[in-house]
Amino acid sequence: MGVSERVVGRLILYRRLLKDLADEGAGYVFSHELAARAKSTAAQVRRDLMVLGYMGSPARGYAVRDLIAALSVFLDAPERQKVALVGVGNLGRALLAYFVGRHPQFTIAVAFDADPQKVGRVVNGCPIHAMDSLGQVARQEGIDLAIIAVPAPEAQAVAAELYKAGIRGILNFAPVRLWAPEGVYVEHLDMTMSLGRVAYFGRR
Amino acid sequence: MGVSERVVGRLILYRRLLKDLADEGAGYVFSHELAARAKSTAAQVRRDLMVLGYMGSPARGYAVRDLIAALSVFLDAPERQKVALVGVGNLGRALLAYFVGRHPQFTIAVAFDADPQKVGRVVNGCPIHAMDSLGQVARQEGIDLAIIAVPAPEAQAVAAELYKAGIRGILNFAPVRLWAPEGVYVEHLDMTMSLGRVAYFGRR
DNA sequence: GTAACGCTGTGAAACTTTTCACAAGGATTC
DNA sequence: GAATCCTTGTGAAAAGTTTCACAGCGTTAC
Ligand SMILES: NC(=O)c1ccc[n+]([C@@H]2O[C@H](COP(=O)([O-])OP(=O)(O)OC[C@H]3O[C@@H](n4cnc5c(N)ncnc54)[C@H](O)[C@@H]3O)[C@@H](O)[C@H]2O)c1
Ligand SMILES: NC(=O)c1ccc[n+]([C@@H]2O[C@H](COP(=O)([O-])OP(=O)(O)OC[C@H]3O[C@@H](n4cnc5c(N)ncnc54)[C@H](O)[C@@H]3O)[C@@H](O)[C@H]2O)c1
Repeated sequence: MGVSERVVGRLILYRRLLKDLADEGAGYVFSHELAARAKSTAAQVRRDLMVLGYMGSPARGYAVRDLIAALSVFLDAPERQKVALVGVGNLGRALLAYFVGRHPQFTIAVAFDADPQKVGRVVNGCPIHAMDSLGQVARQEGIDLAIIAVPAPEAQAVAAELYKAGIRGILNFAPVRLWAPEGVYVEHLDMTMSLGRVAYFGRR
Repeated sequence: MGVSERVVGRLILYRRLLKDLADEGAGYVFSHELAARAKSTAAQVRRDLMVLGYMGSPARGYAVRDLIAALSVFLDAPERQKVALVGVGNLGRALLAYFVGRHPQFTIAVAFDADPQKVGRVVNGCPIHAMDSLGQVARQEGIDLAIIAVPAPEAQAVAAELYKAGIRGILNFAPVRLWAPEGVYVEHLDMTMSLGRVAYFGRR
Protein backbone atom coordinates (compact mmCIF):
# COMPACT_ATOMS: atom_id res chain seq x y z
CA MET A 1 0.00 0.00 0.00
CA GLY A 2 3.07 2.27 0.11
CA VAL A 3 3.35 4.94 -2.55
CA SER A 4 6.59 5.02 -4.53
CA GLU A 5 9.15 7.83 -4.52
CA ARG A 6 8.38 8.55 -8.12
CA VAL A 7 4.68 8.95 -7.57
CA VAL A 8 5.22 11.22 -4.56
CA GLY A 9 7.62 13.35 -6.61
CA ARG A 10 5.06 13.77 -9.36
CA LEU A 11 2.28 14.58 -6.91
CA ILE A 12 4.47 17.39 -5.54
CA LEU A 13 4.91 18.62 -9.10
CA TYR A 14 1.19 18.44 -9.85
CA ARG A 15 0.37 20.50 -6.80
CA ARG A 16 2.78 23.19 -7.96
CA LEU A 17 1.25 23.22 -11.42
CA LEU A 18 -2.25 23.33 -9.97
CA LYS A 19 -1.31 26.36 -7.90
CA ASP A 20 -0.19 28.09 -11.09
CA LEU A 21 -3.53 27.15 -12.65
CA ALA A 22 -5.42 28.50 -9.64
CA ASP A 23 -3.49 31.78 -9.95
CA GLU A 24 -4.49 31.91 -13.61
CA GLY A 25 -8.10 31.63 -12.48
CA ALA A 26 -8.80 28.10 -13.72
CA GLY A 27 -11.63 26.34 -11.88
CA TYR A 28 -11.29 22.94 -13.48
CA VAL A 29 -8.52 21.09 -15.30
CA PHE A 30 -8.37 17.92 -17.41
CA SER A 31 -5.73 15.24 -16.95
CA HIS A 32 -4.30 15.97 -20.39
CA GLU A 33 -3.86 19.67 -19.54
CA LEU A 34 -2.02 18.84 -16.34
CA ALA A 35 0.03 16.29 -18.27
CA ALA A 36 1.05 18.92 -20.85
CA ARG A 37 2.38 21.17 -18.10
CA ALA A 38 4.13 18.28 -16.34
CA LYS A 39 5.63 17.05 -19.65
CA SER A 40 3.92 13.73 -19.01
CA THR A 41 0.88 11.82 -20.25
CA ALA A 42 -2.79 11.95 -19.29
CA ALA A 43 -2.80 8.27 -18.31
CA GLN A 44 0.18 8.81 -16.00
CA VAL A 45 -1.51 11.75 -14.30
CA ARG A 46 -4.75 9.84 -13.74
CA ARG A 47 -2.92 6.78 -12.44
CA ASP A 48 -0.90 8.96 -10.02
CA LEU A 49 -3.98 10.76 -8.72
CA MET A 50 -5.65 7.43 -7.92
CA VAL A 51 -3.72 7.23 -4.65
CA LEU A 52 -5.51 10.32 -3.35
CA GLY A 53 -8.99 8.87 -3.36
CA TYR A 54 -10.19 12.19 -4.77
CA MET A 55 -12.22 11.76 -7.94
CA GLY A 56 -12.65 14.08 -10.88
CA SER A 57 -15.80 14.53 -12.90
CA PRO A 58 -15.85 12.88 -16.32
CA ALA A 59 -17.42 16.02 -17.70
CA ARG A 60 -15.43 18.86 -16.08
CA GLY A 61 -12.20 17.16 -15.10
CA TYR A 62 -10.68 17.95 -11.69
CA ALA A 63 -11.74 20.89 -9.53
CA VAL A 64 -8.44 22.76 -9.10
CA ARG A 65 -9.05 23.93 -5.53
CA ASP A 66 -10.30 20.55 -4.35
CA LEU A 67 -7.45 18.67 -5.97
CA ILE A 68 -4.87 20.98 -4.35
CA ALA A 69 -6.60 20.32 -1.04
CA ALA A 70 -6.56 16.55 -1.56
CA LEU A 71 -2.87 16.66 -2.53
CA SER A 72 -2.06 18.72 0.55
CA VAL A 73 -3.86 16.28 2.84
CA PHE A 74 -1.84 13.49 1.28
CA LEU A 75 1.56 15.21 1.08
CA ASP A 76 1.77 17.48 4.11
CA ALA A 77 2.28 16.73 7.76
CA PRO A 78 -0.49 17.94 10.07
CA GLU A 79 1.85 20.57 11.53
CA ARG A 80 4.60 22.54 9.83
CA GLN A 81 7.80 20.48 9.67
CA LYS A 82 11.02 22.00 10.94
CA VAL A 83 14.27 21.49 9.10
CA ALA A 84 17.85 21.87 10.32
CA LEU A 85 20.60 22.89 7.90
CA VAL A 86 24.05 21.49 8.66
CA GLY A 87 26.89 23.31 6.89
CA VAL A 88 26.46 27.01 6.13
CA GLY A 89 28.98 27.33 3.30
CA ASN A 90 28.40 28.49 -0.26
CA LEU A 91 25.57 26.05 -0.89
CA GLY A 92 24.09 26.28 2.60
CA ARG A 93 23.81 30.07 2.35
CA ALA A 94 22.05 29.79 -1.02
CA LEU A 95 19.61 27.28 0.47
CA LEU A 96 18.91 29.54 3.44
CA ALA A 97 18.25 32.48 1.16
CA TYR A 98 15.97 30.41 -1.01
CA PHE A 99 13.86 28.44 1.46
CA VAL A 100 13.17 31.26 3.89
CA GLY A 101 9.44 32.04 3.82
CA ARG A 102 8.88 30.31 0.50
CA HIS A 103 7.27 27.05 1.50
CA PRO A 104 4.42 26.99 3.98
CA GLN A 105 4.87 23.32 4.94
CA PHE A 106 8.52 23.46 5.99
CA THR A 107 10.89 26.04 7.54
CA ILE A 108 14.62 25.91 8.03
CA ALA A 109 14.39 26.68 11.72
CA VAL A 110 18.04 26.31 12.70
CA ALA A 111 21.48 25.86 11.16
CA PHE A 112 24.66 24.23 12.46
CA ASP A 113 28.28 24.71 11.47
CA ALA A 114 31.66 23.57 12.74
CA ASP A 115 33.31 26.94 12.03
CA PRO A 116 33.45 29.02 15.27
CA GLN A 117 33.46 32.17 13.11
CA LYS A 118 29.98 31.33 11.88
CA VAL A 119 28.47 30.11 15.15
CA GLY A 120 26.28 32.70 16.82
CA ARG A 121 25.52 34.61 13.63
CA VAL A 122 22.02 34.81 12.18
CA VAL A 123 21.67 34.32 8.41
CA ASN A 124 18.33 35.07 6.78
CA GLY A 125 16.66 34.92 10.16
CA CYS A 126 18.18 31.54 10.91
CA PRO A 127 20.54 31.22 13.89
CA ILE A 128 23.75 29.21 13.43
CA HIS A 129 24.57 26.89 16.32
CA ALA A 130 27.70 24.95 17.23
CA MET A 131 27.83 21.28 16.29
CA ASP A 132 28.09 20.08 19.88
CA SER A 133 24.69 21.58 20.63
CA LEU A 134 23.03 19.71 17.76
CA GLY A 135 21.25 17.05 19.79
CA GLN A 136 20.03 19.47 22.41
CA VAL A 137 18.87 22.21 20.02
CA ALA A 138 17.24 19.75 17.61
CA ARG A 139 15.12 18.16 20.34
CA GLN A 140 14.30 21.50 21.93
CA GLU A 141 13.13 22.97 18.62
CA GLY A 142 11.31 19.81 17.55
CA ILE A 143 13.34 19.32 14.37
CA ASP A 144 12.45 16.24 12.32
CA LEU A 145 14.28 16.79 9.02
CA ALA A 146 17.79 17.90 8.06
CA ILE A 147 19.77 19.11 5.07
CA ILE A 148 23.43 18.13 4.88
CA ALA A 149 25.64 20.65 3.07
CA VAL A 150 29.05 19.93 4.58
CA PRO A 151 32.17 18.74 2.70
CA ALA A 152 31.97 15.13 1.55
CA PRO A 153 34.41 13.66 4.10
CA GLU A 154 32.34 15.10 6.97
CA ALA A 155 28.93 13.99 5.73
CA GLN A 156 28.72 10.49 7.23
CA ALA A 157 29.79 11.67 10.68
CA VAL A 158 27.27 14.53 10.54
CA ALA A 159 24.57 12.05 9.51
CA ALA A 160 25.40 9.89 12.52
CA GLU A 161 24.92 12.90 14.80
CA LEU A 162 21.58 13.60 13.16
CA TYR A 163 20.40 10.02 13.69
CA LYS A 164 21.33 10.31 17.36
CA ALA A 165 19.29 13.51 17.55
CA GLY A 166 16.23 11.60 16.29
CA ILE A 167 16.03 13.07 12.80
CA ARG A 168 13.67 11.10 10.49
CA GLY A 169 14.63 12.39 7.04
CA ILE A 170 17.75 13.83 5.39
CA LEU A 171 18.37 15.67 2.16
CA ASN A 172 22.05 15.12 1.44
CA PHE A 173 23.99 17.35 -0.97
CA ALA A 174 27.39 15.81 -0.30
CA PRO A 175 28.57 13.41 -3.02
CA VAL A 176 28.67 10.48 -0.62
CA ARG A 177 26.29 7.54 -0.27
CA LEU A 178 25.17 7.73 3.34
CA TRP A 179 24.41 4.78 5.51
CA ALA A 180 21.09 5.21 7.31
CA PRO A 181 19.40 3.21 10.06
CA GLU A 182 16.02 1.54 9.56
CA GLY A 183 13.25 4.11 9.55
CA VAL A 184 15.27 7.12 8.42
CA TYR A 185 14.74 8.30 4.87
CA VAL A 186 17.76 9.75 3.03
CA GLU A 187 17.55 11.42 -0.35
CA HIS A 188 20.82 11.96 -2.18
CA LEU A 189 20.86 15.05 -4.34
CA ASP A 190 24.01 14.58 -6.33
CA MET A 191 24.70 17.55 -8.59
CA THR A 192 27.89 16.11 -9.99
CA MET A 193 26.06 12.95 -11.03
CA SER A 194 23.36 15.06 -12.66
CA LEU A 195 25.89 17.12 -14.57
CA GLY A 196 27.67 13.94 -15.60
CA ARG A 197 24.42 12.57 -16.97
CA VAL A 198 23.77 15.77 -18.90
CA ALA A 199 27.27 15.47 -20.35
CA TYR A 200 26.66 11.84 -21.35
CA PHE A 201 23.17 12.16 -22.84
CA GLY A 202 23.71 15.64 -24.27
CA ARG A 203 26.36 14.18 -26.51
CA ARG A 204 24.32 11.51 -28.34
CA MET B 1 20.96 -0.68 -27.15
CA GLY B 2 20.71 2.66 -25.34
CA VAL B 3 21.77 2.73 -21.70
CA SER B 4 19.21 4.06 -19.23
CA GLU B 5 19.57 7.20 -17.11
CA ARG B 6 19.64 5.09 -14.00
CA VAL B 7 22.49 2.92 -15.20
CA VAL B 8 24.53 5.94 -16.30
CA GLY B 9 23.96 7.56 -12.92
CA ARG B 10 25.22 4.49 -11.11
CA LEU B 11 28.23 4.16 -13.40
CA ILE B 12 29.17 7.74 -12.48
CA LEU B 13 28.87 6.76 -8.83
CA TYR B 14 30.98 3.62 -9.27
CA ARG B 15 33.76 5.60 -10.89
CA ARG B 16 33.81 7.96 -7.91
CA LEU B 17 33.95 5.05 -5.48
CA LEU B 18 36.68 3.38 -7.50
CA LYS B 19 38.76 6.55 -7.36
CA ASP B 20 38.46 6.47 -3.57
CA LEU B 21 39.57 2.84 -3.65
CA ALA B 22 42.51 3.70 -5.88
CA ASP B 23 43.52 6.44 -3.41
CA GLU B 24 43.34 3.86 -0.64
CA GLY B 25 45.76 1.74 -2.63
CA ALA B 26 43.39 -1.04 -3.64
CA GLY B 27 44.42 -2.91 -6.79
CA TYR B 28 41.36 -5.10 -7.17
CA VAL B 29 37.79 -4.93 -5.96
CA PHE B 30 34.89 -7.41 -5.88
CA SER B 31 31.37 -6.53 -6.94
CA HIS B 32 30.09 -6.98 -3.41
CA GLU B 33 32.66 -4.51 -2.07
CA LEU B 34 31.69 -1.89 -4.62
CA ALA B 35 28.04 -2.64 -3.85
CA ALA B 36 28.60 -2.05 -0.13
CA ARG B 37 30.05 1.40 -0.86
CA ALA B 38 27.29 2.23 -3.32
CA LYS B 39 24.58 1.00 -0.89
CA SER B 40 23.48 -1.42 -3.60
CA THR B 41 23.80 -5.13 -4.38
CA ALA B 42 26.52 -7.20 -6.02
CA ALA B 43 24.15 -8.39 -8.77
CA GLN B 44 23.19 -4.80 -9.56
CA VAL B 45 26.81 -3.75 -9.85
CA ARG B 46 27.70 -6.65 -12.13
CA ARG B 47 24.65 -6.06 -14.32
CA ASP B 48 25.51 -2.34 -14.63
CA LEU B 49 29.13 -3.04 -15.52
CA MET B 50 28.03 -5.35 -18.35
CA VAL B 51 27.47 -2.34 -20.63
CA LEU B 52 31.18 -1.52 -20.52
CA GLY B 53 32.41 -4.68 -22.18
CA TYR B 54 35.20 -4.73 -19.59
CA MET B 55 35.40 -8.04 -17.77
CA GLY B 56 36.59 -8.81 -14.27
CA SER B 57 38.43 -11.89 -13.18
CA PRO B 58 36.43 -14.49 -11.24
CA ALA B 59 39.37 -14.90 -8.94
CA ARG B 60 40.51 -11.32 -8.26
CA GLY B 61 37.44 -9.27 -9.10
CA TYR B 62 37.87 -6.04 -11.07
CA ALA B 63 41.21 -4.27 -11.57
CA VAL B 64 40.50 -0.84 -10.09
CA ARG B 65 42.65 1.14 -12.54
CA ASP B 66 41.34 -0.69 -15.59
CA LEU B 67 37.75 -0.39 -14.52
CA ILE B 68 38.13 3.37 -13.97
CA ALA B 69 39.63 3.57 -17.45
CA ALA B 70 36.76 1.56 -18.99
CA LEU B 71 34.20 3.74 -17.19
CA SER B 72 35.94 6.88 -18.41
CA VAL B 73 35.93 5.66 -22.01
CA PHE B 74 32.23 5.00 -21.67
CA LEU B 75 31.20 8.11 -19.75
CA ASP B 76 33.46 10.88 -20.99
CA ALA B 77 33.53 12.81 -24.22
CA PRO B 78 36.79 12.60 -26.19
CA GLU B 79 37.53 16.25 -25.40
CA ARG B 80 36.72 18.24 -22.29
CA GLN B 81 33.14 19.50 -22.41
CA LYS B 82 32.46 23.17 -21.83
CA VAL B 83 29.52 24.31 -19.76
CA ALA B 84 27.79 27.69 -19.64
CA LEU B 85 26.11 28.87 -16.44
CA VAL B 86 23.07 31.10 -16.88
CA GLY B 87 22.09 33.07 -13.78
CA VAL B 88 24.81 34.06 -11.34
CA GLY B 89 22.67 34.54 -8.23
CA ASN B 90 22.98 32.79 -4.87
CA LEU B 91 22.91 29.32 -6.34
CA GLY B 92 24.93 30.18 -9.45
CA ARG B 93 27.75 31.59 -7.35
CA ALA B 94 27.84 28.44 -5.20
CA LEU B 95 28.00 26.31 -8.35
CA LEU B 96 30.84 28.41 -9.77
CA ALA B 97 32.80 28.11 -6.54
CA TYR B 98 32.25 24.37 -6.45
CA PHE B 99 32.82 23.27 -10.00
CA VAL B 100 35.90 25.33 -10.71
CA GLY B 101 38.86 23.00 -11.19
CA ARG B 102 37.13 20.05 -9.54
CA HIS B 103 36.10 17.90 -12.48
CA PRO B 104 38.53 17.14 -15.25
CA GLN B 105 35.86 16.26 -17.85
CA PHE B 106 33.85 19.48 -17.68
CA THR B 107 34.56 23.15 -17.00
CA ILE B 108 32.18 26.04 -16.49
CA ALA B 109 33.83 28.16 -19.16
CA VAL B 110 31.45 31.13 -19.22
CA ALA B 111 28.50 32.57 -17.33
CA PHE B 112 25.60 34.77 -18.40
CA ASP B 113 23.35 37.08 -16.43
CA ALA B 114 20.67 39.64 -17.19
CA ASP B 115 21.81 41.99 -14.44
CA PRO B 116 24.05 44.76 -15.96
CA GLN B 117 25.75 45.12 -12.55
CA LYS B 118 27.09 41.58 -12.89
CA VAL B 119 28.03 41.63 -16.55
CA GLY B 120 31.75 42.14 -17.13
CA ARG B 121 32.78 40.82 -13.73
CA VAL B 122 34.81 37.65 -13.33
CA VAL B 123 33.73 35.19 -10.62
CA ASN B 124 36.02 32.28 -9.75
CA GLY B 125 37.87 32.79 -13.01
CA CYS B 126 34.66 32.69 -15.00
CA PRO B 127 33.65 35.80 -16.98
CA ILE B 128 30.01 36.93 -16.83
CA HIS B 129 28.56 37.97 -20.19
CA ALA B 130 25.36 39.77 -21.13
CA MET B 131 22.41 37.68 -22.25
CA ASP B 132 22.30 39.18 -25.73
CA SER B 133 25.78 37.83 -26.44
CA LEU B 134 24.78 34.27 -25.48
CA GLY B 135 24.55 32.84 -28.98
CA GLN B 136 27.75 34.44 -30.17
CA VAL B 137 29.85 33.63 -27.09
CA ALA B 138 28.52 30.08 -26.83
CA ARG B 139 29.44 29.26 -30.42
CA GLN B 140 32.78 31.02 -30.18
CA GLU B 141 33.75 29.13 -27.03
CA GLY B 142 32.37 25.82 -28.27
CA ILE B 143 29.90 25.38 -25.40
CA ASP B 144 27.74 22.25 -25.57
CA LEU B 145 26.12 22.10 -22.14
CA ALA B 146 24.40 24.63 -19.89
CA ILE B 147 23.21 25.05 -16.31
CA ILE B 148 20.08 27.12 -15.72
CA ALA B 149 20.00 28.94 -12.37
CA VAL B 150 17.67 31.84 -13.10
CA PRO B 151 14.32 32.54 -11.40
CA ALA B 152 11.55 30.12 -12.40
CA PRO B 153 9.58 32.53 -14.62
CA GLU B 154 12.69 33.20 -16.74
CA ALA B 155 13.79 29.61 -17.17
CA GLN B 156 11.80 28.62 -20.27
CA ALA B 157 12.84 31.75 -22.20
CA VAL B 158 16.48 31.16 -21.23
CA ALA B 159 16.20 27.54 -22.38
CA ALA B 160 14.87 28.71 -25.74
CA GLU B 161 17.94 30.96 -26.15
CA LEU B 162 20.18 28.02 -25.30
CA TYR B 163 18.49 25.79 -27.90
CA LYS B 164 19.05 28.51 -30.49
CA ALA B 165 22.71 28.63 -29.51
CA GLY B 166 23.00 24.90 -30.26
CA ILE B 167 23.29 23.60 -26.69
CA ARG B 168 22.81 19.80 -26.45
CA GLY B 169 22.21 19.29 -22.75
CA ILE B 170 20.83 21.33 -19.85
CA LEU B 171 20.90 20.93 -16.09
CA ASN B 172 17.95 22.94 -14.84
CA PHE B 173 17.67 24.11 -11.23
CA ALA B 174 14.54 26.20 -11.71
CA PRO B 175 11.37 24.50 -10.44
CA VAL B 176 9.81 24.50 -13.90
CA ARG B 177 9.34 21.60 -16.33
CA LEU B 178 11.13 22.76 -19.46
CA TRP B 179 10.06 22.01 -22.97
CA ALA B 180 12.97 20.75 -25.06
CA PRO B 181 13.35 20.06 -28.76
CA GLU B 182 14.20 16.60 -30.11
CA GLY B 183 17.83 15.77 -29.44
CA VAL B 184 18.39 18.03 -26.44
CA TYR B 185 18.65 16.34 -23.06
CA VAL B 186 17.28 18.21 -20.05
CA GLU B 187 17.75 17.08 -16.47
CA HIS B 188 15.55 18.73 -13.86
CA LEU B 189 17.19 19.04 -10.48
CA ASP B 190 14.29 20.05 -8.30
CA MET B 191 15.41 20.73 -4.74
CA THR B 192 11.95 21.64 -3.54
CA MET B 193 10.60 18.32 -4.80
CA SER B 194 13.44 16.51 -3.08
CA LEU B 195 12.80 18.26 0.21
CA GLY B 196 9.09 17.54 -0.17
CA ARG B 197 9.87 13.87 -0.58
CA VAL B 198 12.09 13.87 2.48
CA ALA B 199 9.23 15.48 4.40
CA TYR B 200 6.79 12.84 3.15
CA PHE B 201 8.89 9.72 3.66
CA GLY B 202 10.66 10.98 6.76
CA ARG B 203 7.32 11.04 8.50
CA ARG B 204 6.27 7.40 8.10
C1' DG C 1 47.63 -33.22 -10.39
C1' DT C 2 43.14 -32.53 -8.65
C1' DA C 3 39.70 -30.88 -5.45
C1' DA C 4 37.59 -27.07 -3.25
C1' DC C 5 36.45 -22.37 -3.15
C1' DG C 6 34.28 -18.13 -4.23
C1' DC C 7 34.05 -15.13 -7.74
C1' DT C 8 32.07 -13.32 -12.53
C1' DG C 9 28.71 -13.02 -16.45
C1' DT C 10 24.30 -13.76 -17.70
C1' DG C 11 19.74 -16.16 -18.89
C1' DA C 12 15.47 -16.24 -16.71
C1' DA C 13 12.21 -15.01 -13.05
C1' DA C 14 10.23 -11.60 -10.23
C1' DC C 15 8.88 -7.27 -9.50
C1' DT C 16 7.85 -2.32 -10.71
C1' DT C 17 6.26 1.26 -13.64
C1' DT C 18 4.06 2.94 -17.64
C1' DT C 19 0.87 2.67 -21.34
C1' DC C 20 -3.23 0.96 -23.56
C1' DA C 21 -7.98 0.53 -24.10
C1' DC C 22 -12.53 0.73 -22.84
C1' DA C 23 -16.86 0.76 -19.85
C1' DA C 24 -19.39 4.20 -17.52
C1' DG C 25 -21.09 8.76 -17.18
C1' DG C 26 -22.05 13.69 -16.98
C1' DA C 27 -22.83 17.80 -20.23
C1' DT C 28 -24.48 19.61 -24.51
C1' DT C 29 -26.98 19.51 -28.83
C1' DC C 30 -30.84 18.57 -31.54
C1' DG D 1 -35.65 12.70 -24.42
C1' DA D 2 -32.20 10.60 -27.27
C1' DA D 3 -27.73 10.98 -29.49
C1' DT D 4 -23.14 12.68 -29.36
C1' DC D 5 -19.03 14.02 -27.33
C1' DC D 6 -15.10 13.82 -24.53
C1' DT D 7 -13.89 12.81 -20.13
C1' DT D 8 -12.59 9.73 -15.87
C1' DG D 9 -11.11 5.36 -13.38
C1' DT D 10 -9.13 1.19 -13.86
C1' DG D 11 -8.22 -3.76 -15.38
C1' DA D 12 -4.91 -5.73 -18.35
C1' DA D 13 -0.89 -5.60 -21.39
C1' DA D 14 3.56 -3.94 -22.25
C1' DA D 15 7.89 -2.21 -21.05
C1' DG D 16 11.50 -1.53 -17.95
C1' DT D 17 14.30 -2.75 -13.86
C1' DT D 18 16.09 -5.65 -10.28
C1' DT D 19 17.04 -9.98 -8.27
C1' DC D 20 17.91 -14.88 -8.47
C1' DA D 21 20.56 -18.70 -9.49
C1' DC D 22 23.95 -21.20 -11.58
C1' DA D 23 27.49 -22.67 -15.16
C1' DG D 24 32.14 -21.78 -15.78
C1' DC D 25 36.63 -20.50 -14.35
C1' DG D 26 41.11 -18.79 -12.22
C1' DT D 27 43.33 -19.40 -7.88
C1' DT D 28 44.74 -21.68 -3.95
C1' DA D 29 45.37 -25.78 -0.97
C1' DC D 30 46.85 -30.14 -0.52
N1 LIG E 1 28.51 24.52 -3.78
C1 LIG E 1 27.94 23.78 -4.70
O1 LIG E 1 27.40 24.30 -5.65
C2 LIG E 1 27.95 22.31 -4.60
C3 LIG E 1 27.72 21.54 -5.73
C4 LIG E 1 27.70 20.15 -5.65
C5 LIG E 1 27.91 19.54 -4.43
N2 LIG E 1 28.12 20.30 -3.35
C6 LIG E 1 28.33 19.63 -2.06
O2 LIG E 1 27.68 20.32 -1.02
C7 LIG E 1 28.49 20.31 0.14
C8 LIG E 1 28.73 21.74 0.59
O3 LIG E 1 29.34 22.45 -0.45
P1 LIG E 1 29.78 23.97 -0.25
O4 LIG E 1 30.24 24.45 -1.55
O5 LIG E 1 28.73 24.74 0.45
O6 LIG E 1 31.05 23.80 0.72
P2 LIG E 1 31.72 24.93 1.64
O7 LIG E 1 33.11 24.48 1.91
O8 LIG E 1 31.49 26.28 1.07
O9 LIG E 1 30.89 24.85 2.99
C9 LIG E 1 30.96 23.79 3.88
C10 LIG E 1 30.49 24.28 5.24
O10 LIG E 1 30.42 23.18 6.13
C11 LIG E 1 31.06 23.53 7.36
N3 LIG E 1 31.56 22.30 7.96
C12 LIG E 1 32.69 21.62 7.65
N4 LIG E 1 32.79 20.50 8.39
C13 LIG E 1 31.70 20.48 9.18
C14 LIG E 1 31.23 19.58 10.17
N5 LIG E 1 31.90 18.45 10.48
N6 LIG E 1 30.07 19.87 10.79
C15 LIG E 1 29.39 20.98 10.49
N7 LIG E 1 29.78 21.88 9.57
C16 LIG E 1 30.92 21.61 8.92
C17 LIG E 1 32.13 24.51 6.99
O11 LIG E 1 32.45 25.32 8.10
C18 LIG E 1 31.45 25.29 5.88
O12 LIG E 1 30.69 26.35 6.40
C19 LIG E 1 29.75 19.57 -0.23
O13 LIG E 1 29.64 18.22 0.18
C20 LIG E 1 29.79 19.63 -1.72
O14 LIG E 1 30.40 18.50 -2.27
C21 LIG E 1 28.15 21.67 -3.41
N1 LIG F 1 19.20 29.20 -4.08
C1 LIG F 1 18.79 27.95 -3.86
O1 LIG F 1 19.28 27.31 -2.96
C2 LIG F 1 17.75 27.34 -4.70
C3 LIG F 1 17.06 26.22 -4.22
C4 LIG F 1 16.10 25.62 -5.03
C5 LIG F 1 15.85 26.14 -6.28
N2 LIG F 1 16.53 27.20 -6.72
C6 LIG F 1 16.23 27.71 -8.04
O2 LIG F 1 17.39 28.10 -8.69
C7 LIG F 1 17.17 29.29 -9.44
C8 LIG F 1 18.15 30.34 -9.02
O3 LIG F 1 18.01 30.58 -7.63
P1 LIG F 1 18.86 31.70 -6.89
O4 LIG F 1 18.57 31.56 -5.45
O5 LIG F 1 20.27 31.66 -7.33
O6 LIG F 1 18.17 33.03 -7.42
P2 LIG F 1 18.77 34.50 -7.44
O7 LIG F 1 17.63 35.45 -7.52
O8 LIG F 1 19.76 34.66 -6.33
O9 LIG F 1 19.61 34.57 -8.78
C9 LIG F 1 19.03 34.61 -10.04
C10 LIG F 1 20.04 35.20 -11.01
O10 LIG F 1 19.52 35.09 -12.33
C11 LIG F 1 19.67 36.35 -12.97
N3 LIG F 1 18.63 36.46 -13.99
C12 LIG F 1 17.34 36.81 -13.81
N4 LIG F 1 16.67 36.75 -14.96
C13 LIG F 1 17.56 36.37 -15.90
C14 LIG F 1 17.47 36.13 -17.29
N5 LIG F 1 16.31 36.25 -17.94
N6 LIG F 1 18.58 35.76 -17.94
C15 LIG F 1 19.74 35.61 -17.27
N7 LIG F 1 19.89 35.82 -15.96
C16 LIG F 1 18.80 36.20 -15.28
C17 LIG F 1 19.60 37.39 -11.90
O11 LIG F 1 20.27 38.58 -12.30
C18 LIG F 1 20.31 36.67 -10.76
O12 LIG F 1 21.70 36.90 -10.81
C19 LIG F 1 15.73 29.66 -9.23
O13 LIG F 1 14.94 29.17 -10.27
C20 LIG F 1 15.38 28.95 -7.96
O14 LIG F 1 14.02 28.58 -7.94
C21 LIG F 1 17.47 27.82 -5.96
